[in-house]
Amino acid sequence: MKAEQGPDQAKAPRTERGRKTLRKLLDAATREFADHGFHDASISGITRRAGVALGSFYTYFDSKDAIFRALVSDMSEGVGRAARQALSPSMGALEIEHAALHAFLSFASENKEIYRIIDEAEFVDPDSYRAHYETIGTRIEERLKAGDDSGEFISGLGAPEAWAVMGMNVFLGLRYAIWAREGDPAFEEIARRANDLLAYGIASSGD
Amino acid sequence: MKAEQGPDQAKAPRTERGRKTLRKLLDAATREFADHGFHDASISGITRRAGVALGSFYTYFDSKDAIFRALVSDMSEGVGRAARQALSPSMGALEIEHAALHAFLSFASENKEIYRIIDEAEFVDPDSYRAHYETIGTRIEERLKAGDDSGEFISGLGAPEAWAVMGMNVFLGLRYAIWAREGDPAFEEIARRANDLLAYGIASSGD
DNA sequence: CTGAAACCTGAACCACCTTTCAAGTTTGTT
DNA sequence: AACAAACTTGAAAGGTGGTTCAGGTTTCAG
Repeated sequence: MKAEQGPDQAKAPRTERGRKTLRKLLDAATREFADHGFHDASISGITRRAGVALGSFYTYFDSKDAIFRALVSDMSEGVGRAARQALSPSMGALEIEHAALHAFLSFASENKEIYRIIDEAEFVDPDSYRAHYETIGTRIEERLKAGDDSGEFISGLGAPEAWAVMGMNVFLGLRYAIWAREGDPAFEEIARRANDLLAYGIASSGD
Repeated sequence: MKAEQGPDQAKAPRTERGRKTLRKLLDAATREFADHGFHDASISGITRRAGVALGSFYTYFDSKDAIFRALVSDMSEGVGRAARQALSPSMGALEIEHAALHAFLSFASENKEIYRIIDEAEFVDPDSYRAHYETIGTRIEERLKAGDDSGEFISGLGAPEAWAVMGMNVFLGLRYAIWAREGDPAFEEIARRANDLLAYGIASSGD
């Protein structure tokens, strides 16, 4: 239960062989958790996929929870990295929001298993889950503030608007990336429409 | 695994005593699942809270999954009911969205356990989870279309906008109702700001 | 009143899984 | 080469908790 290790959840390997085994376990665990969910996943399933003995698992992780936490924090960083790569400072504030959503939709579509795992963290490791969304929310809030400073956005934007934007993005990802259906609009169209909503709203201007 | 019963997950009781026991089990299960989550909840915990013997559980439900499913569909209806009560046809289209979000925030705040259970359905009973959000999404889409027809909203609104609105609402609920913090803005302010965003967007209009 | 159906009871069954451990093998350094 | 540390192994300990079941009690229609 207690975290008796350093910042890393994994007991650091000290040889090349160890590093390989650790990596095999992490990869195998990703697949096992994605296929079965946390509780129906088993350590023996993970070690079987990894091709190592059951006992070896405990050389690198204290518990099933520990490897799950390690995966969540890995993946949470992965999402952030993917988002950052899609943005460039030369973009306008609105353009940045468009690019962020588009990148998110693509990433979610290619990494559906990551989403299952992060979502399940709500129950297995609530602190990580919350930290994940608080971090993203803060980042969005900073972008909104920057758009305010540059005069592209109205002033007075803050955390509520940031959480609203994040919710839009997450649910569009859920519906159009994870639950994608035949005949759905392309990501490009989804991102454009969400961007229009964000920029101008949906109230009809004239009569 | 198979649904070998009718539309109801519960084996219908035939006497008054049976109906009472069934109700006690459902209430106890709500508390047990809310406190511990699906997997750490136990049937014996449920029957202990309900004050009935362990074996009686299986008079009414085939399995732990079955009672969970029964709860999710109950609660999903409860959310819809709460939303419907807050709306009135005399409201303007924007006003309806405002009232819906405000009602949702209040409801979520008063029924946090419901949210934990519905969210966990993503893993325990994915079909119900999906049905829950598809239903709400459709309802929002209808409201947007009605606003279009009445000239209050721009035209061309559809499912993507509906999912965006739903995502906004869910995440604002998560952050300001479920994870409420000292010093947060009141629900009224949250709803107003989300409504402004929805109506007019955040792009600065003038120079 | 009476019998059958409904309902209740809780100990025991059982399947499964995490975690431990003692013994063996490999790696890397001196 | 030689040794210690790192690593691997898989059987088995130890727990847990869902589910079953045979026998008893209550309900209620006829």
